[in-house]
Amino acid sequence: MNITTKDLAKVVVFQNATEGDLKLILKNSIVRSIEEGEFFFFQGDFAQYLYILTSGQVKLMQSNPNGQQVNLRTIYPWQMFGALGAVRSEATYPATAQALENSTGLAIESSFLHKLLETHPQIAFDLMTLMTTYIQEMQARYRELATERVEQRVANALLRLAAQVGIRSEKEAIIELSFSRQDVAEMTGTTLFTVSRLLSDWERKGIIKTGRERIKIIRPHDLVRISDGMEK
Amino acid sequence: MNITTKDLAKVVVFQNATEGDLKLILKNSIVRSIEEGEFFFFQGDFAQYLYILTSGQVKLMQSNPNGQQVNLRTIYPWQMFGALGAVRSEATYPATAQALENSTGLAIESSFLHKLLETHPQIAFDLMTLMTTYIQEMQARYRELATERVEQRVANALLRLAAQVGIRSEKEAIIELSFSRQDVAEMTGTTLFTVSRLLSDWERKGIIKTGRERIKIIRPHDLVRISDGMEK
DNA sequence: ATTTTTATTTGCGCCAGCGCAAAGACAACC
DNA sequence: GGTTGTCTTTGCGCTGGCGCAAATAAAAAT
Repeated sequence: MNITTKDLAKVVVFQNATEGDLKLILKNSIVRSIEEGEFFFFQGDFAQYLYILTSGQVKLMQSNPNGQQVNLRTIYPWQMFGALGAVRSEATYPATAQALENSTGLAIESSFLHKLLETHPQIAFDLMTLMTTYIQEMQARYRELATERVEQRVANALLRLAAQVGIRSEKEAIIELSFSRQDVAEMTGTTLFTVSRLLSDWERKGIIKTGRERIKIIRPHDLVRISDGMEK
Repeated sequence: MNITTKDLAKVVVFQNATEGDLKLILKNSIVRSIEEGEFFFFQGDFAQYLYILTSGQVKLMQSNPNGQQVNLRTIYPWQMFGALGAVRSEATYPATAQALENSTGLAIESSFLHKLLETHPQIAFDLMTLMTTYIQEMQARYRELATERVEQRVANALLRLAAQVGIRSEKEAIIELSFSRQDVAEMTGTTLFTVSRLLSDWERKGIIKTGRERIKIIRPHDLVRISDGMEK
């Protein structure tokens, strides 16, 4: 598949770039394909490239010295990742990017984008806007982790995922998600056992239906109640 | 106290601004003094101003619907806060800013800085750099909260505080901090009881000395070991 | 100096959530 | 279609850390 400037305009940060800029960006980037489970980059690597995901799905995660990891964010096509290095030169990636399925990304030299930002205030501005959402989201999740119980955090994570990537069924408010218990655990700072127990419980109550790496939300409203801590 | 452009140049985001820009910024800002315990702004307020702290100390925190709160960051003189609203217009503050002591801030219209950023790539760039550090720091703290035990988080918080604002004694590696147990609890996502028990324990072991709203680090190296999870 | 307010400590009980282990379910592959 | 690997469930025991309450200590106010 060939990537055109039209595709590139779908990237939020490039939405206000001119056709000429987009062409220049394309010329300064290379396509990189990665198999499921492989990595675009590791936490601590020198941040030579930033990426635009063109197909597939990528997990951004951070590990502590013992190897325990948390999921920071999942990347979908036409989203940018690994961009922090473009701002601070000589930077290293603060997270690891692993492909959840066979994925293709457009790799742009960090130093190239760095230069581009200096001369294109509008692109810099759009990148800044993106950063503010990241900051706010991380702050909110931090607070959630510090103050909310596991139930609430898991319910919240499901709702957030549903809003981002859920596939809505025509009929009612049924939303389908493809995530393992382990994934959800890493997103919410708990263990797969606890997530499994919670989901089983909710399934018994008819709030969701579950399967192997599948969660179907039947009654979102009940999840909202749980996430608000109204339950119990 | 009158604020000069020379003062303003101490602000990281304005370090590369020209004298003319600084004058313009000064002209578009007003001084606002706040007593200890009072608020510069509340989470959810319309983000009309962003601030430069010129004296005192300010706590940025976030509350959940039940009123439980977490400390996101402490602001010291010549640091900027409330700036996220300058990027996205029509934004509300994502956090609450409370003065820990009598404090004075320079209030700059968000819309003014917004316009300034559009025409001054260098300032935008420096603000972006600041944002990347925030993102990285929040990600690191999020991971810490998700994967580390309370001991480690508290030890880490003390070390971080010591590096930022600790007063070093001439002699050995003694570092003094002025924080209550409650403060530390809110910084680490735990309770003041747990913090108190931990600090008492460490005092018994001679790692720190404590007092009312005072913590003196005697043997930082032992704290590092605890924060790395080597203890036990 | 006395009173009031605010911060801290500590004992005690408790439970949410962890961690292991073993079994079961599902998908994929040969 | 049987085998293998991965994901999930569930029982069981345990404990880190929470939360209350009451005592103590330190600072601030009068």
